[in-house]
Amino acid sequence: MLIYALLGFLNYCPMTGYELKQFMDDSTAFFWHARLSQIYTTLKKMEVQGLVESEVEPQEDRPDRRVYTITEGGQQMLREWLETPLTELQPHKEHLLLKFFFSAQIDKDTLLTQLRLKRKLHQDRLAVYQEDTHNTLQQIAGNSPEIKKDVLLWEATIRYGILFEEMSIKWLNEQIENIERHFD
Amino acid sequence: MLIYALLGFLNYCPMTGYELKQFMDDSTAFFWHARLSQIYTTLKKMEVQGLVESEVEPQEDRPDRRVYTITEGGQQMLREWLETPLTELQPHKEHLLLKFFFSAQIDKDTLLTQLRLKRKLHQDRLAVYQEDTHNTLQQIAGNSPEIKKDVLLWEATIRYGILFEEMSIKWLNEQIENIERHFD
DNA sequence: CATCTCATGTAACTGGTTACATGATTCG
DNA sequence: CGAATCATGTAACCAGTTACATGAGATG
Repeated sequence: MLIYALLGFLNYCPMTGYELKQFMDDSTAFFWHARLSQIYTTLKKMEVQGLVESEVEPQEDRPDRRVYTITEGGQQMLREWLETPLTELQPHKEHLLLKFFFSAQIDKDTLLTQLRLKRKLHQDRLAVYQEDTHNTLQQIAGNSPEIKKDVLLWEATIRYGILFEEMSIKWLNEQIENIERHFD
Repeated sequence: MLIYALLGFLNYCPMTGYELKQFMDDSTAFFWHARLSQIYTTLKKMEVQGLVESEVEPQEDRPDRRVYTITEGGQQMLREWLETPLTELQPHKEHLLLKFFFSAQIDKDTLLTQLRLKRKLHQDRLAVYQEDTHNTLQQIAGNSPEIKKDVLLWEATIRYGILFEEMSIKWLNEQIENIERHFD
């Protein structure tokens, strides 16, 4: 799947692996992320498959940059993927739920501490979405009307992040009360 | 992480890999799942580490069963994990958000079709949580008062599932309207 | 007659993480 | 003076998926 993320970014403009990582961290990170090492190896494979092409830009006093450009084949593959609907829900893994599921013998206060700590993490994340991320997207977007649609979609992903964090906090509040009252 | 799930189940009673898979599918599947092949190989590794022990039960007309039992070392490891709080949010990957993020050039109706299809999937899943899963847990639980705490926690995980699906549907409804009105 | 259930496993592969290595420049 | 930034990559490893293999009995 990472190849689609990389194609998606390269479809805006040519970039290096390093820059792709930065764009990801600033935009899709909360629903799609990758390490630099994986980005570099994936780009290499994509070039072999003919989805991207690269050119080395020599630099003085800095390492040379390898700039990747999407090919027509890459654009076609991206488009096909974007147009193909998802027909199944993807499985999720939730660490906390797994722990929670097996915690019947755990001390009440230990459990409550864990839930409150997790709630704090979600509250902090929520704050980030409500401030930072919105600003970051605005900056990337500038005021260019030609990417009006892009901005609409980007903001929708942040909206998802906000709803997700609010939902998590709601569940944690419910369970904290639930445990406080009935876990004896 | 799978080892903790397996330890958690084996802490209730000794079981075969095949049975572990069934219990998972009937209970934790929506927040933790694994294939049989992974379960078998993981159990083998766990035995080498001394977390579980196995014995073969010969059977006639059926393949022999290899029954795994948790060891004291395994119980201790499980307990330590359960008592250690999570200090960071785990990263998520959301296919649909990734596609959505790059879909500015996609046809409006194609996009709407995808969102409506996804909404249907979440609605169906929500129905499962509200009926089936609840019943399944009740069956597993029986009426034994000694697992009252377990049942409380198990129901809390279903509650999470319900809130998650409701949140997903809410976001999809919002975005369907958003696209219908402003995506031109 | 085909498919499902019971029950085990191995092998090849893909996706992703961690650690290692290099080296100049800039910032606090 | 130490840490962060720019910029590339490789190698070893771990987690998880897919496909293969076996074979009897029950269910529809």
